Amino acid sequence: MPAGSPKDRVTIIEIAAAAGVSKSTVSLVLKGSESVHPATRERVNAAIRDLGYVYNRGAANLRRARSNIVGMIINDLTNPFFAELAVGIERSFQAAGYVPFIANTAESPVRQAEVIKLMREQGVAGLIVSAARGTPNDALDGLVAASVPVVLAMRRLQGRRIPVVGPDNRLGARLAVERLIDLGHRRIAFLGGYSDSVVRAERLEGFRAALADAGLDPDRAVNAATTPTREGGALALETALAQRNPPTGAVCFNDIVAFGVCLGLRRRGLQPGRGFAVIGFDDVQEAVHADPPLTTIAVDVMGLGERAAQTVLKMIETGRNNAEDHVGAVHLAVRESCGGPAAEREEKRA
Amino acid sequence: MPAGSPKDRVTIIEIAAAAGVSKSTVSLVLKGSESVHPATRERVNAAIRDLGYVYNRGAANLRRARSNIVGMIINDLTNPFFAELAVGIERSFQAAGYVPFIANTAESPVRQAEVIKLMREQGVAGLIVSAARGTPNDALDGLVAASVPVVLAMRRLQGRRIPVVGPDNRLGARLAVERLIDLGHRRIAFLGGYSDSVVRAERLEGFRAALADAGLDPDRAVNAATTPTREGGALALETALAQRNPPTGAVCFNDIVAFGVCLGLRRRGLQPGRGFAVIGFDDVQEAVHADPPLTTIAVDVMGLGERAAQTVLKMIETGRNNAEDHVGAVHLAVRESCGGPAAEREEKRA
DNA sequence: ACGGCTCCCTAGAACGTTCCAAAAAATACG
DNA sequence: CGTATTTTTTGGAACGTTCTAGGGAGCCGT
Repeated sequence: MPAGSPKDRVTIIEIAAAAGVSKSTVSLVLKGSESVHPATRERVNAAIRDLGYVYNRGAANLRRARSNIVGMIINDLTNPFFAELAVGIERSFQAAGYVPFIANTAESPVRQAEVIKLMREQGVAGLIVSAARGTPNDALDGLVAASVPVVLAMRRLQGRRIPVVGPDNRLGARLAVERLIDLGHRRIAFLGGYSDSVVRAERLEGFRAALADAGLDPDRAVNAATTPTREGGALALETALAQRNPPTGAVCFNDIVAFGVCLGLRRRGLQPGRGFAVIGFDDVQEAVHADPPLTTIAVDVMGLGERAAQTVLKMIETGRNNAEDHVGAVHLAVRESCGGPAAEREEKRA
Repeated sequence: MPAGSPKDRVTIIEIAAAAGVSKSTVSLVLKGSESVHPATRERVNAAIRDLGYVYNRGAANLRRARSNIVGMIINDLTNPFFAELAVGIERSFQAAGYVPFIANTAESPVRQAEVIKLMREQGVAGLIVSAARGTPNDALDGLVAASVPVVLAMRRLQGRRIPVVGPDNRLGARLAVERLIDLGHRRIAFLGGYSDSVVRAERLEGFRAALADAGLDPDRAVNAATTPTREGGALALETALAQRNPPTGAVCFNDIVAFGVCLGLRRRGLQPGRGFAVIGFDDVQEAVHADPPLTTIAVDVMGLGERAAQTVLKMIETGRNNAEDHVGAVHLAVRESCGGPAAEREEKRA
């Protein structure tokens, strides 16, 4: 007979029989109860080892009416920024003894709805959602009504009291603009990102405010929305340079767009950081290894992920679902794409 | 009273009461049985909608002794190649009505062991594993003994009869070498990748065989193992160029390494594709948008992911766990990093 | 009017755990 | 040694489904 024929999952009852105790005692051992005699404990553990017992969490969850599963719904795992976010979240959950489910929606609200349904059926204890583009504002109402703890990552949902964890988009964009202004730029563009994106709206808001504060007219600044991709970045750059009085620098919707802008510059024989300054947003791992290394707004993705996880965890444990938003700190990571060391060296030489 | 106070999950029994039928009938409706009267079905569905019933898959799985959960264990989600793989796998599972769990091991065998344990406890119906570096060969023996269907993605485990789905690494490396030889290169290096990696060993084997077939001595070729990262690539390049008779081109362990090599070249004022040819491996999405666009061995990751999922699905459905390995087709994607259009144009001009 | 069909529907036992209440065993006390 | 106290163990009901076996209602043919 093959070692593990199909239907022979070992249960707590067989362990009990083997160890000569009741199933209740085995259960006690399993959860490390103090009140079982060491000798008994040892007998039970031996049986568990010998019979190759595997704990059935499904059954346990059913009985206890709460689960150790938490879900994370990510809009695009293929995007390194969100992949890093997911990994940060996962780490916290794992450390807290929960089992994280990761699901990818590929920016499809339909898929997202399916996935949410699946997660509910699975009985998740809590959920972190980085919403797909175009998510209807009521997408999570069912979850909330059932008082399942939910935290939004990065993207806010209008008119809902669901806690959001994300970076300080306005401040980040402001820092970027101020940097460019310090470097002497006066015509600054905002490039890339879907025009209907909430995150983009926030970043754009900071961008315009900073421009206005510096006495520049935000309405004269090029504002080119595109897909938040490399192609999108290259495209946005074309739009910008086609102006009669083209900008000399840009703050980009995110790093990926910024890479695209650099690409576009090089295709035109220009050197990012010389002639045209580019600043990204997010500080993905790749930014430091790009050519040139990308000056960008660092948001500490992993940290945000961990924070989101902590928030959900707290909601689960306290049973309250009224956590506060968390606006993560941002800072400017100065590298070379808008006139760093390399460019200065160059200038000196000239 | 708040709409959804903590402990009020609606069950099949309450639906039954509301619809004036038995719980068995509700169960029948839930699974779309033909043998329930349309009128009854409608009454039940109405109750389901009205009471906001959520199906409890955990309970169902417990009773049926099989689950709709499948796991995928990925060594590094932060690596775009594996992220794409995960997304491809997920898509297939979802389409087949299974709920995929994604877990990331961050290349840690310890973490991997934990995650496998968790997945078993959760009662996964099947598992796809892209093994962490340094995974002991017996890491999956428990799973196999319990006859849980497992498929390995990309990375083989020595001495085990576990089906593997991966690209044709040997052929890929051979194609890369042949291309470089066609372009006139005679001193070709193999750059990057951990020296203990099985995948690297296979690619290296193809590399050496192709060299030998072309009458070149594989032992004279630079073979520099490093981390499979951008830094690693840059480092490997340094090693290669430090030789007394440095190579004029390289096939890289993967695209990320190739990007690093390009970076290193540019730091030295060299232009990838002119003076030094670089070929990557994998064809990640980014390759086409790199500067210069990367010539590489395309492996169709998503396709491999789907294939792996299909294999597991078939094992689950047939109950047999003796599927065959799948060696995916590869082809050379010619772009510009080893003398494409741009370089030729350049040569013409000269 | 009765057996035999269909068609719909249902009771109740599983599934593997947890947890309560309480029994049994061990230990302490006078 | 008997009783009080503490420690350890236990039976059995519950959790929300599925599934087997069968039950009742209506209809048919004779």
